[in-house]
Amino acid sequence: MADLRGWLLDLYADEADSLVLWLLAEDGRRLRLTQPFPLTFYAHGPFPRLRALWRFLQQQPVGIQLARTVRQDLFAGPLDVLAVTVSNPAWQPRLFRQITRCFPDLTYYDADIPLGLRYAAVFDVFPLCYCAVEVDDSGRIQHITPLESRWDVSPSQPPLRLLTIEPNEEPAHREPSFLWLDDGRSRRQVPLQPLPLLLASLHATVRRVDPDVILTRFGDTWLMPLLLKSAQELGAEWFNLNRDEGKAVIHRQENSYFTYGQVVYRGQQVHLYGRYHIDQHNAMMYGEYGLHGAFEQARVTGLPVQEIARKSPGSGVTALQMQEALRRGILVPYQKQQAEGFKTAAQLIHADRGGLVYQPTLGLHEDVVEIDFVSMYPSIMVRFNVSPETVGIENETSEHIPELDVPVDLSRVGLVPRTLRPLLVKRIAIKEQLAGLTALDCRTPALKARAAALKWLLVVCFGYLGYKNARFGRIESHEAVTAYGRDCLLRAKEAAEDLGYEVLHMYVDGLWVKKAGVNKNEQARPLLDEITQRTGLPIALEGIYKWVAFLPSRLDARVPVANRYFGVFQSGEIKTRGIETRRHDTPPWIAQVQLAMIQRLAKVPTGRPLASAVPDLIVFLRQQIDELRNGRIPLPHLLVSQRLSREIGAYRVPSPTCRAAMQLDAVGKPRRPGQRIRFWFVRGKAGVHAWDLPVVVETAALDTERYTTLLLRAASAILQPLGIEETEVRQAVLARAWQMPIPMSHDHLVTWAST
DNA sequence: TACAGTCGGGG
DNA sequence: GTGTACGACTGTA
Repeated sequence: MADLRGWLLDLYADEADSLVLWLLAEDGRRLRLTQPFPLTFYAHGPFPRLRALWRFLQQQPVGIQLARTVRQDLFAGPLDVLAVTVSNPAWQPRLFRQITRCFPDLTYYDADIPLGLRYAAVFDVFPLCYCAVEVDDSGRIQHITPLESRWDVSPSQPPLRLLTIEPNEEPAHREPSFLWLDDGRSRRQVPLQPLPLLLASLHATVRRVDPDVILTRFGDTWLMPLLLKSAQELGAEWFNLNRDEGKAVIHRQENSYFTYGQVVYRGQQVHLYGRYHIDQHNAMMYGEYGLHGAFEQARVTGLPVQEIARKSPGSGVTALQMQEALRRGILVPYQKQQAEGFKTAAQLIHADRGGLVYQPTLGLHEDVVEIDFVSMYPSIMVRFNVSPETVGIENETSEHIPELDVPVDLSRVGLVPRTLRPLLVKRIAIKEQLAGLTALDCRTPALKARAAALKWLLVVCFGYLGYKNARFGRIESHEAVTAYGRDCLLRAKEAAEDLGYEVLHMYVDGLWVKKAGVNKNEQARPLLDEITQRTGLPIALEGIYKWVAFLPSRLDARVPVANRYFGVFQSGEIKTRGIETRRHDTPPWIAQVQLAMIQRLAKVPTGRPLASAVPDLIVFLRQQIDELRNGRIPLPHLLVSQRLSREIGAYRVPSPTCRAAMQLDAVGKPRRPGQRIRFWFVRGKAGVHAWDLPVVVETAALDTERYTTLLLRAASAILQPLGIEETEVRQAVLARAWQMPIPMSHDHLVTWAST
């Protein structure tokens, strides 16, 4: 017998040992422990069919216990169900597949719950949780007790060992020749060839370092498959990157799937046992919050680190709801795995016309106050108890939703608010900690990452509420949230107007308002307090703009566009929406020039007209175009990156992306729908040159005309609020003052052109 | 001119 | 296996 303390690293089902847990013990040992962990799922249906299932299960060779019982369905209340308890969780998936084949007509519950969630629901122990464990001499867990909660704001830090592996080239682009290996103490190169040596070297390094995390670039899509294939071909059975050497790695195939109006590509994946492999390039949200964010999401959701790192936060929300249901004894309906919704609140707002969108007052405005409701939709769900099972329930506690005349039951806290409240509370607590730290504090990056990770869980939860296929989704609850949202925004507008503000714009959860004399942060305080008082929702000051410009539609200059603007806060921070800098398909050069133009405008001293910067901007644009024509813009800065939305054969119009993908196809580098294709615009018939082609593009071949047009278009978005039209920008930049007069209708330009 | 194809969003 | 918003805008024919 031994009493241990340490952090839970990994947990999975095992044919021989039922449940395997890896513990990072306080003394630094990594221990493989085991535990019996029987699990139960349920079937519901006509009695004769349940009896048939009972007989079928009695004949199975594996250890199964059967019982008739009553369980709660979230909507239908108590249900008569057959409880099927499997003594080893490793048998459950195969057994369940068999059952659904033979009894497709029955309804199943708790049948596809990730093991870690069940474990968290039973023991309150989650990935990276610090816990106390009592084990017998054969490593079997007798007791396990958490020493911290998943809602702790400052969790203990497991001393994880990290090994970073990355190739010297991007494999889809150029054949790499060596790997960079970094164990935190030294960084060294390992040649890729010869392969037997590479296998031996990596195997030895992983044995020696014994990392808890192998962090790679292109590990999923290139390195691991390459290693596995080589090991197989060379008969190198000793090669194993798992900590649990009795296991083969999990290799999942690539796929493209359609979700919410776009194709998403998910590269193949390689997961390890006993340690984590995370490929930064195949981790959907990794760029948003990194390793600390992935750890935070694993902690609160209970999903394995390797899963949550690669998935969208949508799966995390589902996990949170499942765990909440498990803890409360509510049945979790079985369904085939969903494509994860990568649909943020704003997407849905657009899609469903749910959010309130105003037309902004066009043009340039000074001293504009922007205020935003904090996590508006989650806050509404918690504040007004919006949940699929509470909406539409009339009783003496019910409150009616504005506009909809639909009641909401307030007699019990709904599943969704119960799930969300601790997330909101934890995020606010982390943000409060952050507020007390400087940007240079060593704790700041991790806290920021964790706040962002929680924010993302909150953002996507709204989508899941109304998603018709979500387990606990219901469209009525979704409509309820947007109705409350519109109501709150209108109340905010009234509050602002009552306090003497002019409302310039409103967008879903934000307001842009202005009042003479209000240009300091603390002056907005009464407005914030008034709005919170009238709506019951927290609202925060985003900032006060020195100036902000709301842009019109490019197709009709009289029509405002809800989300096309740029501005500069008093802090000097720039905010842009809807313009080229924000688009992922804008070549970096154009995005940088556009941003540089805003930066130059931001430097115009208060009191001087912004238009005074125009001559400088025109000179700047001329210089940039000269650089382009002289081939001095670095080639990567001119790359366009667009997502391939379908197979190339399915295109009816050969878009530039399609043509670039065809070029790659022709050289044996096919690309899948959902993958990004990078290319240059070049002169000639094809018009494009794919970045991943073996032939490097000639600078002379670049379509400078096209890049010039794109640049001037981006520039004119910035100059438009200063009263300069695109044709005028074009003439001013391309025509040389000493060659021809510049026909300008604006005084400042005429003055400048004549000098 | 018609319409096909791509993007954003959230902070 | 997963299921197709919507408006703004650009590019092709």
